[in-house]
Amino acid sequence: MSVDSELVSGASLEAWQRLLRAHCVIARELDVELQSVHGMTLSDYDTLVQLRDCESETLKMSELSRRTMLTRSGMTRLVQGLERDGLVERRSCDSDARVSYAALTPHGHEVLQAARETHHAGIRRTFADHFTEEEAAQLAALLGQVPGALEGDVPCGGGA
Amino acid sequence: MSVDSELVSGASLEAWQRLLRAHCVIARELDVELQSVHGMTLSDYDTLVQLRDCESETLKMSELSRRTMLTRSGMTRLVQGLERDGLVERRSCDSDARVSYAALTPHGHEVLQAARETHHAGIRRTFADHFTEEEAAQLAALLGQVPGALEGDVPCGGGA
DNA sequence: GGCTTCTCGTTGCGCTCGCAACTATCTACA
DNA sequence: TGTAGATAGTTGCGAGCGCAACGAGAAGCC
Repeated sequence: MSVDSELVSGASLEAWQRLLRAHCVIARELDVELQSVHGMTLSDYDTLVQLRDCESETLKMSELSRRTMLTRSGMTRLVQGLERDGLVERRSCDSDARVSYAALTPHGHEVLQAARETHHAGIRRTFADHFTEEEAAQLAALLGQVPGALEGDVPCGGGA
Repeated sequence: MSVDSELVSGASLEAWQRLLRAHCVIARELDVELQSVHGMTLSDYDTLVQLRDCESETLKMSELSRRTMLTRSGMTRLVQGLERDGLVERRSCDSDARVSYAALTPHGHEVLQAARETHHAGIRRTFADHFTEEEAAQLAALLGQVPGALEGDVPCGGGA
């Protein structure tokens, strides 16, 4: 069957391909920028943001990996780097000796603040500036229909 | 300045974050599927498609890297793998001894055909099924506004 | 209390891939 | 014809990160 059957509509295929390319172009540029100016990767940044955005600025390793797009092993190594740079410190848990917390340090907070400036300018330049406010909202709504695209879904980070 | 200045609108930021997550979730799933069923990565697949979609099914290495999202060095190694698997063969150029061609073999053509089946079903399941035809067209149009998202742009593959 | 099973974080290993440097070749210009 | 500069492809190296396996600890069940 189906030598030429349309398993996927042309528009969907085109949308997916453009998503792939857009992601690649933008992520690469933002990563280079963040890395050259602040010495951190996109994943580092994302992790720090997750910490800052929760009260107490402290999260369990597994929770961090769940909120970002990393596996637990990836998060272990990423946090090792952040700790080495003094952006984060580790804490143990009294009630459960297995768990380990990562907490934003004051220095980490400062560095994140500076990086935010750079990063948001980058997002604006490479991405936001090419949409009207309405288009951005539309795009966000459409992308939200993809399972796993909404923050809080548990798509892969927590797996394996 | 700007402790809380909005460098990027909330909608834009949300759109970017969702794009990031959607890409991660979908790409990971499609890659795993393609790899387990056909032993090839998403990049392999994309490269084979580029070859199939041009008359003569033959392209220069640099052209391949330009059309995919890979650097020339990445393409060198990727094509080495495809050649080892017999999906592609290398040819030299009569008029320019520097250039090297990659050409789809009959076997490569077959394998690609089979992989297409799997891959398109995957795209449909993880992506296309969550949009109406109209939404997909809208999404494609919006993503097309990102510089570099359109095929034929020369965003990064050709660089370095 | 023991036993099984689950979860947490870490580690060894391997893969993909970009960057920078290198060689070989082509092109331009004198 | 000689030489400088651009370009094609390859390679060494290293970063990022997922997977599978592991040890430590927690929780449920008898």
